[in-house]
Amino acid sequence: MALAAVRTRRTFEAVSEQIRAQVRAGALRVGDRLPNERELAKTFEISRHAVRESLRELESMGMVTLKKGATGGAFISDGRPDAVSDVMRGMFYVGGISLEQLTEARLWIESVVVRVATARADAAAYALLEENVRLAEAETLAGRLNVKTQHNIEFHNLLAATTGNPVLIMTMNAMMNILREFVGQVGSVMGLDVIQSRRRLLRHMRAGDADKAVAEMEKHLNVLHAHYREVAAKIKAPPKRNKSNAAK
Amino acid sequence: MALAAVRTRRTFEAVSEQIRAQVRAGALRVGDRLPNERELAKTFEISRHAVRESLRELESMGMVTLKKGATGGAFISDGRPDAVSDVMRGMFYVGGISLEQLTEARLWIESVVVRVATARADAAAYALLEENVRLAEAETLAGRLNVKTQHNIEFHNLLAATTGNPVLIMTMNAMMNILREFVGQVGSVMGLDVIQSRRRLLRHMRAGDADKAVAEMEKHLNVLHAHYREVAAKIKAPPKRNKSNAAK
DNA sequence: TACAGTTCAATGGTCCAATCATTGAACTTT
DNA sequence: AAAGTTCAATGATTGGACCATTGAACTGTA
Repeated sequence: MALAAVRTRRTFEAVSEQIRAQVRAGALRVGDRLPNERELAKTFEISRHAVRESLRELESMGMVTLKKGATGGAFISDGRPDAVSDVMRGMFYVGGISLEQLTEARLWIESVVVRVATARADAAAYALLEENVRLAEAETLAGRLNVKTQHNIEFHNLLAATTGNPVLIMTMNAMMNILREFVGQVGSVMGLDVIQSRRRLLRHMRAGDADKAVAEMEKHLNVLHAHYREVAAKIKAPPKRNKSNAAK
Repeated sequence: MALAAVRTRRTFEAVSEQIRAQVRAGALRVGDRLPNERELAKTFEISRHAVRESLRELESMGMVTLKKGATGGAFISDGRPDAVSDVMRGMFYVGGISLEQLTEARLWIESVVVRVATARADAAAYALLEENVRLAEAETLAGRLNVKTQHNIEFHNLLAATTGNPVLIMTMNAMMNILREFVGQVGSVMGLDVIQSRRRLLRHMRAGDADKAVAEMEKHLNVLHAHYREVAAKIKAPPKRNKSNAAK
């Protein structure tokens, strides 16, 4: 039996819950505009500030988008996938997710992605993926390591996008965003090996050989991650937790 | 090249970014307390409302938890995994994630979970899993369908927890929360079959036979999902999008 | 001394009433 | 037409006040 935390419901929570309920029930749909803040305050008989805090919460979880100006307002959004990323990143910062855990999760999920992508990739998808590899190669040869790294990371997002599944896409994006920051700190190292590995991967995918494609990806990731671990152990002291340390 | 959205940075965003940066840099750690709202307002030279909106954002993404009272304040949190769930749920509501997509993602990820769990489960984990199955059986026999369903769903969370990997745990939790709501709407149907399937699954896991365990899980999920799809198609009209419909 | 009850300062939560800044549509002029 | 101007709508921000909750410090009593 799952026990829910008992919290005194705050005013603004009650409001955002009502709005969420409306969305859930289908009374509010993507693109719909909520009444403006002043009206909402009147309707709910609360202060405008409480309304704003509700909207802030909803915005933060990607439920609404706010727009200023004459035709502005709060619009029901189709989601903000980055929100998942933000949450995971926060946990990574404080040590709630270790590099080790992120790495293994990535390996597992990437295998799924490769398998599904192999089954679903069409010509357009291959075009995008191959264009990415070409660009990465060019940047590598040109010595622009930062740009190259962005391409290399983007490759995984493209692969996830190929599956067409939003859950995989969001999860992969979240993991890649964290990795992106991490690499930004420790610096990039991969050379042209990765380009060749990518080409082999795509070849296997085109041949419909998911097993070989997965194997190629896993091989590549294992090398990469071994390096990350090494660098992490060397450079970055693991964050420690402390329970009650008042920040002065 | 990933392009970032250009947004005029709002005051409260700048503040929450600074706090996030502090956490990232390790200057703030789990359990640390931020200065109170009034002081933060003075420090950043902004109004208290703006501070509160920042904190609301951070709270919503699980970066801080707020506590009232004399010894209260904003404390750096180790994360709020439910935030991921909230985001995905929102997308599900508006049709950004279809039942179909959720279902297939679940099938893929659950396979990973079963495989990893098989490798990592210890006696305590098996005890929890088996206790869950026992309870589910008892509730089924007693005819308490709602409670039984909760147990059945919780089984998957337990399985994910067995892997010890927070990414898998969060993802699974998020998917299960959506499924929980969905089942709450369409009603539960599984009988004792599921109990037997679970027992076979656990037997395979104990034997270390990940392949058979995965196969058992997939078989079960395919049956289950076929039913979901059926019910969904029958009962629930798919939500449509509309671009500019002002809610009156 | 030990315990029960009371007080009270600290802190987040809420409210009211303004003003600022941006946006885009309606209007005006060329 | 096209370019510029005006202006109302709306979110963003501010200031100041008061409420509600919490837990530690204090007080009184057995």
